[in-house]
This record gives sequence, C-alpha cells and structure tokens, in this order.
Amino acid sequence: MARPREFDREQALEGALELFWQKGFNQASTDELLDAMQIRRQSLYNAFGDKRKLFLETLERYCARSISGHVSLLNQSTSPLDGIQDVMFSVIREDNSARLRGCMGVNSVCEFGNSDPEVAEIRDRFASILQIRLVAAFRDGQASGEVDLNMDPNEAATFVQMTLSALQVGARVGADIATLRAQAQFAINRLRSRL
Amino acid sequence: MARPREFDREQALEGALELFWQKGFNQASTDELLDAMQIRRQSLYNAFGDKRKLFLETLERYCARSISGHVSLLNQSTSPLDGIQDVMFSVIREDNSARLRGCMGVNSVCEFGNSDPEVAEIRDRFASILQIRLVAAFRDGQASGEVDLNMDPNEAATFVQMTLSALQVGARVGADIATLRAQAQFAINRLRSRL
DNA sequence: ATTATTATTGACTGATTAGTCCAAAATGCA
DNA sequence: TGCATTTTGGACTAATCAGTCAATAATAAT
Repeated sequence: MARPREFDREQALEGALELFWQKGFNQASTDELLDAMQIRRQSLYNAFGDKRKLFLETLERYCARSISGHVSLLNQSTSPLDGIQDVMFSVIREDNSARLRGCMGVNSVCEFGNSDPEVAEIRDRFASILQIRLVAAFRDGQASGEVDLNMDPNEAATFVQMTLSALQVGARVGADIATLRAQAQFAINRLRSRL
Repeated sequence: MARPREFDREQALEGALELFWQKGFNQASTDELLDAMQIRRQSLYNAFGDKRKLFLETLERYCARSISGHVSLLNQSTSPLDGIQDVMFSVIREDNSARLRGCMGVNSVCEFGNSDPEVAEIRDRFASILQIRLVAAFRDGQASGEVDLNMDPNEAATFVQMTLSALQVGARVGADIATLRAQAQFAINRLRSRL
C-alpha cells in the first residue's frame, strides 16, 4: 500500500556501526554517516529516528554480536581456560585497521563515561551475560583441576573481562599482534593451576 | 615594557586539564574551556596557541604528573610488589567524581586511536618511562624471591600497565571502590611467587 | 610624559552541526 | 486507472563550532 524502502536496513546499520566504531559518536557526523550507510538524509531519520537512536542501535548490535561470539567460543572449547584463551585471541584481530578500531564498547565507555544511562545499560547488560558464562567456566575449571580451588570464580571472571578491555585498549593504541598475544598468554598463565 | 598577564597560566591550564579530562577533546567546547579556565577568548589563543595545542599541553601535564606519582610510589615502597600494589590502589580514587573521570591518557587513546601522532608520542613516551621502572621492580622482586624467576620482567611490566588501564576503564564505567580494589589485589596475587 | 608592546574585551566570521520541510516518486489496493 | 501511503532527494534552518579582528587598557623603558 506504500512505497517500499529502497535500501537494506541491516546493511545501512552495518555501515553506521563501522563508522561509529572507528570514530565514536560525536566525531561521526551525519554527513559521514549518510555516506557510510549509502542512504540520504531523510531515510536515516525515517528509519532510525535520530543520530543518538542510531548509535544505540549499532552499539546494541555490536555488543550482542561480540558477546555471543565469546560465549560460543567458550562453549566450543576443549577446556575452560583454553576457551578463555580463544576469546582473548579472538579480540586480537589479524587485520591492522580492524585491530586499531579497538572495542566499540570500551571506546563508548571512554567517550560517555557513566553519564549516559542508556549506553551504560547496554554495556552492563552484555557484561553480565559474559560474566555469568565466565564464572561457570571457572567453576568447571576448578572441577577439572585446571584452576586452583582457592581462586574466587567471580573475581577471576572479572579479571578476564578486565584483561579483555585492556587488550582492546592496547590494540587501539597500536600494539602489535605478537605483543598482544604474549599479554593474553601471560594473563592466562596467571590463571592456570600450578600444582 | 608590556602589559602583564592578569591570569595565572598554570591555574588556567589546570582548569582546561580538568575539563578535557572529563569530556575529552572534541566534546569540550572553547566556550566551556573559557569558563573552566576563567579567562576570555583572546587570552586563550594568546597564551596557548589554539585548542589542540592547549589539549596537548594538558595531556603532557597530566601524563607527567601521573607517571612521576607512580614512580615515586615505586621508589618509596618497602618491596617491589607492594609498590606496584600502591600504584594500583592510587589510581582508584576515593572521590566518586574523580574516579568517574577515569584516566585522561586512556580516554585520549580511545578518542583518537592511533591516528594522532602527537597524542601517540606523548602516550608512548610516558608509558616507556613507567615500563622501565616496572621492569626494574620485577628484577628486584626476583632477586628478593618475591617474584618467580621464570616470569619475564618485561611481560610482567606490560601486564601491570594493562591492569592499570583496565582499572581506569572500570573506574570510568562506574565500578565501585571495593570491586576495583579486589581486582587490583587479584592481579597482584597473580604476580606473587607461590614457592 | 611619550612610546612600544602586550593583554583584554566583546563582537564578529565562515564553516559545520543535527535535524526539518516539502515536493516528487513509487508502491499496493480499490 | 486513481488513491492513500510511504520513501526519497535536496534545499533549508537555527545553533554551535573554532578561530579572528579591532578597539581599548595596562605596563616598562625611554
């Protein structure tokens, strides 16, 4: 009954995600967004509301994809610590420009701090999901003897999340793959039982 | 021979530093800077060149102060690992709003990525100074038996720097003091020799 | 006191910003 | 074939941005 949309909403969203990831919210202008999304101005406002809503939608998308990737690596792994290592290695992207984008979540946190409640809500929600899965991994690791029994699974899980964010900051700074992998390995070795 | 400046340059710089720290470079407008610095527009351009030069000067100031604080804590400490723990605890500020600012260096890295060579230069320069001092601390720790001999001092030093940046990201996200301290303690315990 | 030099002040500028308006185009249903 | 409805495209707007200008004020050396 009405004219159909000419562009692919998902595809346009991907373009916006990439730009926001590279440049952050404020530094990505609507003109640049239109170019990255390959649509015209009014289409953006029709389909996504405004710049802020578009950003929140891309951030949600980024976090969902990222966390589900981590969870499935943990699920596929042969052992809990191997799974955590797989996750750490997975955020160290081979492609230079991809690696230099860092993590959209960490970048957003640094840009907005705690001041934006909706950004904070998205971040917290996905961090919780990963936390729960990591705690389970450490319990499994303790059951199999891979992890010391006196290590608190919750603290260890938080440690992994902090290591991940640190790796992403390092990547954004321009640290090379070898250095980042060595760091990930070092962190994993700190978690391994030394019986 | 000429009219003397009415404002205190250092004091104005401190005002700018605080604003840039809270809001980042792009999100801090010149109007807000003038307000934070308690000077008028032309005085800013006379005394500091332009917004970018002002930012670089505040970043340099921030890094210098931060790193020299860390180094002096390491120098004062009773043992290397205690010194590193002091440094970690020192970045977990008691004051809520101070803690939520995170680290100006980490925030800048996330805002600019690796794209700005001058920002990158400042960051790298101060990171190197801290790295050297941390490597020395780990060698001392190995000499005294506090740290395992099979731990690479350079990797361990990088691990400490990554932990520091992760703590600052956590602080900016809004993590409470207790959680951050527990994380710092957890990281320190991973470094402690278990003979 | 005169003069050279710098600081201060507030108005100004051109560029860029996010977001709006409206006419034209494209569709499915009647 | 119209008609109702939505998308599209491009021009437009009001606000904000960093930075400049020019007139005035304040100082130290002469």
